[in-house]
Amino acid sequence: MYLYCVNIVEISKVLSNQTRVDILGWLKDPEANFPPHQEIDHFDDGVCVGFIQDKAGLSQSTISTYLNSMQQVNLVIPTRHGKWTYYKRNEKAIRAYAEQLGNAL
Amino acid sequence: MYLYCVNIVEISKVLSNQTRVDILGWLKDPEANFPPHQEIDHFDDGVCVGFIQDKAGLSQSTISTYLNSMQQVNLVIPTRHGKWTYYKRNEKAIRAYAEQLGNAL
DNA sequence: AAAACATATCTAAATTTCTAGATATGTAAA
DNA sequence: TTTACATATCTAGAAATTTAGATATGTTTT
Repeated sequence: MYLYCVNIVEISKVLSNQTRVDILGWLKDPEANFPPHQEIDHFDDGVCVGFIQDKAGLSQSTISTYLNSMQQVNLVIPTRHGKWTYYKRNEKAIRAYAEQLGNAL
Repeated sequence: MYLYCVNIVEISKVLSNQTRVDILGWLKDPEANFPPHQEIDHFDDGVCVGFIQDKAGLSQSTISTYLNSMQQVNLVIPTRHGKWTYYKRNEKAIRAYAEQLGNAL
């Protein structure tokens, strides 16, 4: 039984962009890839949009759109804290996708 | 050590199209998905382009282009026999990709 | 309540992908 | 050695993606 419904084509569309794949990689180790947050002293809910934007070097709207597309296929989980939205990896869904892709291909 | 150099973004581009994913699926079981070949009585080298075209319902040039893009990232292997080109799955490369994607994601 | 700030959404232009028709190439048959 | 046939490649218009600027929304601060 799978928790997440995986669509290879839809997830592949998300993974067919280098920046989005990079973001997923950076979120594996926020301490190593991002400065510490001001308001909170941890990365338990991931990284705020602004930091991801700075790291990627693309516009705010583009990164927001990217993160939204990643969230739509469950690759990341957003959490709002005050003015900020933090994004973290959805490890279960990522594992489920990797496993199901291995079975489907 | 990996035999095939895998680029997640490039392979994801190929897998971001339903027809190409379908073709990869059909080639898992040619006997079940295609009529028997006229000139040869086996699917050892895969399936000819014409049969794949008929099954997909897209034009000859489109299917040929799709198969070429799949071959470029090593998902399939072409073999020429007379007038026909047969395409089969590259199982080793497909396994390598599934495994490396699991590690990379 | 207004101002400031972070993020989301809307809009549109540039780029890429999709797809088929036309044509080229390679092989076999007449 | 034409002719026919299977596949590959070229060309181009349609459709989708990429990306940023403008604007909207939600939250906090003043």
